[in-house]
Amino acid sequence: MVGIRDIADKAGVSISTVSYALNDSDKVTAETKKRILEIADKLHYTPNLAGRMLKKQKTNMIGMYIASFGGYFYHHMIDGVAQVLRENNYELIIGSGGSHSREFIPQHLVDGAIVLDSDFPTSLIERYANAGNQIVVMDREIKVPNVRQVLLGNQAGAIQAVDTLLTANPDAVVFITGPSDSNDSQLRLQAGLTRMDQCSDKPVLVIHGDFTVDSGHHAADMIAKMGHRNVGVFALNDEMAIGLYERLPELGLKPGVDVKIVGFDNDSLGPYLTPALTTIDYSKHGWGELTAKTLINMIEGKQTVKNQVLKTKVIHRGSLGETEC
Amino acid sequence: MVGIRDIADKAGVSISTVSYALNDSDKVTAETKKRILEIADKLHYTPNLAGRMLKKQKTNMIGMYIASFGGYFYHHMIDGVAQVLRENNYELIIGSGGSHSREFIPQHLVDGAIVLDSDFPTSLIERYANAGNQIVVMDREIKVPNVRQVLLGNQAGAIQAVDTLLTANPDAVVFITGPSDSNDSQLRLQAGLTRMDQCSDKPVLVIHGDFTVDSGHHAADMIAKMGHRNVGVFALNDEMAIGLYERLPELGLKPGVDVKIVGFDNDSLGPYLTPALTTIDYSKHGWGELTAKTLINMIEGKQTVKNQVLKTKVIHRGSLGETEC
DNA sequence: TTGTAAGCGTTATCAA
DNA sequence: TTGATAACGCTTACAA
Repeated sequence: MVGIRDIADKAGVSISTVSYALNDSDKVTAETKKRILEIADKLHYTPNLAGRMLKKQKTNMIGMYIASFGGYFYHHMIDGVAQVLRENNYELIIGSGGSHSREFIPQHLVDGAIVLDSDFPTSLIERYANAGNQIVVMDREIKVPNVRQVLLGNQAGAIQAVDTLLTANPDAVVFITGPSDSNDSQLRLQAGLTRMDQCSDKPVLVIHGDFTVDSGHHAADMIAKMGHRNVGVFALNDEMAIGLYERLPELGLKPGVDVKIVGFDNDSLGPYLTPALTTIDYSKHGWGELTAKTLINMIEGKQTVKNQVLKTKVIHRGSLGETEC
Repeated sequence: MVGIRDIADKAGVSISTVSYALNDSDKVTAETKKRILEIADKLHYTPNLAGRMLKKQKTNMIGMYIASFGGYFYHHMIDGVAQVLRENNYELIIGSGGSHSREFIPQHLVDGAIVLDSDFPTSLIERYANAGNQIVVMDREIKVPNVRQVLLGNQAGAIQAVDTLLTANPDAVVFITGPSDSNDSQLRLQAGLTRMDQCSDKPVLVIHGDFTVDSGHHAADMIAKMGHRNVGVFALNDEMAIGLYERLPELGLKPGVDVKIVGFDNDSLGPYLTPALTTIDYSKHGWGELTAKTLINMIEGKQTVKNQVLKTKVIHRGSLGETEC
């Protein structure tokens, strides 16, 4: 491997001079700098990251921990993270599915971490944070030093969803939940139920799902059994709403007519459904950006806001039938 | 930061003894080993990766370079890669979208690399390989030392697709291609056309697409203009086939009846279409596994096969209408 | 079985 | 403006 020492030999200078030249310091004359850079180029020199990291105690890499790579969802969010990191000269390492690379955090292979993975134990995050590692979480609240959160406005979104659903004036309202250990699901459900309680005396039914298309199918069966003809459904994510669209017609129920539906997440499929799905939207890209910015500020010792919440908004499409706004 | 030295102090031994104990060497007595490990645990010691990497000149990390995180496609493939790596004690670093982390390869931050990204220049791969880095490519052929390829059986798959399509006895055959710079598209198109030439004298039309749903829409328009009533279409990927399904009915053409369709990739949506999409399948997970295995063998100096090709098979569903097999 | 010490490639301090 | 040299945290001959 060609190292800084080889360049020094070839250029007839010391390794420190080479180091200065490579790091564009103004402690060397422009001409020796130029000469050294040329030689480095000729020898196809590339710095050894391990050496640099060891010395500087900084890697300029950040670790991002997600549950899986599945779904359109992560794509945009990660893209937002990656963009901000790139702009600030950080590299992104992604660990998915309980990867062993979590160890990168205490081993100082990353300068900080972003967590969006409910399988990543809170206790572990707290341990790492206590050891001085900077972490931003996107899926829970952790109130210890060195941890910040950038959260989705689940409650506000759920309230928007319920309010929107009620404009369609359904005879009864159904909530289809995510898995019971999902923080998102819990928050949406609770805020939605509270809102129903405040604003309406329509009957409410909660069907337990798990954020998959399949549980949408299952929910459709249950709704058909209810026998109502004018049901309003708040599917706590769009995937389950898609499951409804798939199954309801087989049961003689028309989405948007017999069953009014509002989803959550603004999945890319929504507009393609018939009728197009009304849903709660938020900027996935923006979420990623904000998260990355927060982490960089923490790492670089700048002021950060302790809790940040991402705004949601309603996307009105046809799945509530014809309502006036 | 608590290091090996702190443990040595506390245990009243030298740092080398600690190092041996931590690396489970049999050069230390079981009891001192135990004592040292306990102290390490109590101090919450975690090894500093940079130090180890620097000394060993091995990181046990491998870099994977993909175009983007989008699509169900990558999910399974990456999962296959990740699984094999985990089993062999390697960590996975993923760089997407022309990330700067390509530099990890020459900087020896990764022991090897996997490339599935047509934006990753072949010249760069060759340069890195010449510098001694081990690389496996999944989307092209590169005949230089230190590079191996694990490729999809595009040609065999295309032949299967054409043969299957011809069993439906269409009056004319249409190919919808991917982007012209896609190696996959080129190989599928060429093999498909050659097969048509050999086995049939039906007229053939090539419509240029770009592997997106949108270009499926566009192709549907062109097909409608042809005025045929019994067209066979080989969409070079499933996404474009989905585009056909979306648009054809608007033009008065029924998929599976007026237009027989065969796709490629076995997208998860296929079974949900009406009629379900006949397509060419291959194991995405297996592809990832094979790729990772190949790379590990290269890194560990074991024998490897120069070129490996992944098998494809036809998934018969309803989009060819009623055909006898 | 344990300790001493060299060295991995880089950066940074201090002298020259 | 440059050079000698000591770290950074760890592994590993070699010596004891």
